[in-house]
Amino acid sequence: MPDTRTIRPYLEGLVAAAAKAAVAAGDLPDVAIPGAAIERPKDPANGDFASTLPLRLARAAMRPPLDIARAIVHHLPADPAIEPPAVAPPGFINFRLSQAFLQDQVEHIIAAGPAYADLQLGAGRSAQVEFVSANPTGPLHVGNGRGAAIGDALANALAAAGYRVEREYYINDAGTQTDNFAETLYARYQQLFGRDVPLPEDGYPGAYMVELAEEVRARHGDAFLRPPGEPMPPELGQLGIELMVGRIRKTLESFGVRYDRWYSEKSLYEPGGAYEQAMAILRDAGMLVERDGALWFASSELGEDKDNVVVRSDGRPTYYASDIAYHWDKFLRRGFDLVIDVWGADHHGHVSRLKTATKAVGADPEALQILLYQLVTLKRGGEVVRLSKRSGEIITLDELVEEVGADAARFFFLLRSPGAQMDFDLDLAVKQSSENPVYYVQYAHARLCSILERAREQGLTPDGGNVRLLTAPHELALIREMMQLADVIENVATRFEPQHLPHYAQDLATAFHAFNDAFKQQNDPSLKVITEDAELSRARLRLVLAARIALARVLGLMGMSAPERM
RNA sequence: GCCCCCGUAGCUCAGAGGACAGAGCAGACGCCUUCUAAGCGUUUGGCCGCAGGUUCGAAUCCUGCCGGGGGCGCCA
Repeated sequence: MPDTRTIRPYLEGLVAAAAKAAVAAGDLPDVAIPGAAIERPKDPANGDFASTLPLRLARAAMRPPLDIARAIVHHLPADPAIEPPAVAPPGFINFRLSQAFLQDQVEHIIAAGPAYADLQLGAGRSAQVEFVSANPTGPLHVGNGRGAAIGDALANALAAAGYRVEREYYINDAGTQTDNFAETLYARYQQLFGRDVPLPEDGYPGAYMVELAEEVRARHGDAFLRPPGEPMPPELGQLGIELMVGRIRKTLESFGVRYDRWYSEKSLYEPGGAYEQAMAILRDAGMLVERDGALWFASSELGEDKDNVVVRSDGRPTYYASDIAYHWDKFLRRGFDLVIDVWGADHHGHVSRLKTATKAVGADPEALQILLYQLVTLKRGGEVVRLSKRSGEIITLDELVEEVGADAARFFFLLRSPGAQMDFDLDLAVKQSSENPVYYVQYAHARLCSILERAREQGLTPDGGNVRLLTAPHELALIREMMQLADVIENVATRFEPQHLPHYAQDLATAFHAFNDAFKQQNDPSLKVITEDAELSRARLRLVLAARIALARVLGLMGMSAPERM
């Protein structure tokens, strides 16, 4: 018997075989049979699955689609997983899953447990998700939170889909911004010792730089102080970056994100490292040209609008050089089969040239997926909260987490498709009411747990429950909803659309609430999970257990907690 | 000027070339002697920005236009 994950290809197989049988029997003209095209009807009245094959065959077969549908159905064998299929205009074949099949899914889910809806799409291939990767020159802000939520959920979904996943944070610890950061830190540090020195022009005016300088002084006293006018000690910049990265790491941990690796940009430039190797490849291919004293990557020859500088005329490499070396490292040295970069939309101009460079160093540009997410606008009391990085007045991710909690923040970040600009309503996120979908979903999980707990108090457990007793409409509807999780994971992992997770979580919670409150609506106590009938109770407890597994799974994929009581 | 994203209900937004376009919130009307009312039920609300095209079939794909946002540095 097929299960949740395999039912769709199973039906495709049935339909394709029936179509071929119809051709063999002379009921259909001899035409090529494309994929059986099984989809889910929007309206449940049309069944659980539908094939549009007759519509697709109509032209080639030169027959009305309805006739084709009838011919195919005529050759479909009876199958225990489905009820007899129905033909519907203009040419659909509609399938309804059998009650027994639905009931069996409860056992399937319980047996799978926390691994429920795991897929084999990745087939053990490796995937790397690199996300946030904000410059360690300041605290993470709210926009970084969106990237964190998206990247982490995507990584979770890819892991569920059968990839070996690594999460990575790329630390920009080389380059101009780092120098500005170090100069600012040294200025603040000197100020602590009473020197009247100005901040550098392109420095970082935020108050956190003062804190950082104080931290350095508390730990190391005046060890980094140099006579006035002398250059700063380079170790101070290094230390500052380390302290800042430590803070970022802590912020992300409080957001529920843990990385497998923190990758240093600086390490690209070690002797014999990624930078040298990647540049050697480009040089050997004749793709590097010198002009105006700088070294350019001749990307225009590969279809880009223009060439781009990789080494400035003063000899320092650009971020683009770093990116090329970094992606050479990802693909050619570490050998990831799939690389996903999650970037803010303000970086969109780099997508094309990075893909071009990736191809030039010998990687498959198709294996590089760059997911762009649009800006976040904060709203409070219906008013837009203005952000200004220049003045240092930003709302940090720490502040957001403190105000609304990591769960709510992640849920709202995931709710919108990455490509859509989003408003983040601070008032709504923190509201503990029916207006807030975060609590709606978590509340469903808490009630599932509480039902199991109540039953246990009365000596009832799901053990030994017979799922064949699950026949009520709301019970079967809940099972149908639980079955969708595999599709959702596939969608997220193949299309890189994490917004399906929170939407599905809401649908699943709704199905549970409808099931759970059916007895009130119909004023029938026998519809409760825990009833006079112990056998029926045990069967429903199995359904509750399965629902808890499914809901906990989707909450986990979103990086949210699954509270047992609220 | 060129490039990217968005335009769907009053608001915030889902929508996988298929059937009558959905959800939440807001609005209206019901349901607490309850396995947690952070819940449930009923209901109001749509030229899917506009105009063409492709297709048996378009909110979805293509072209053009309009509107909103972002980007086009030897910054990252």
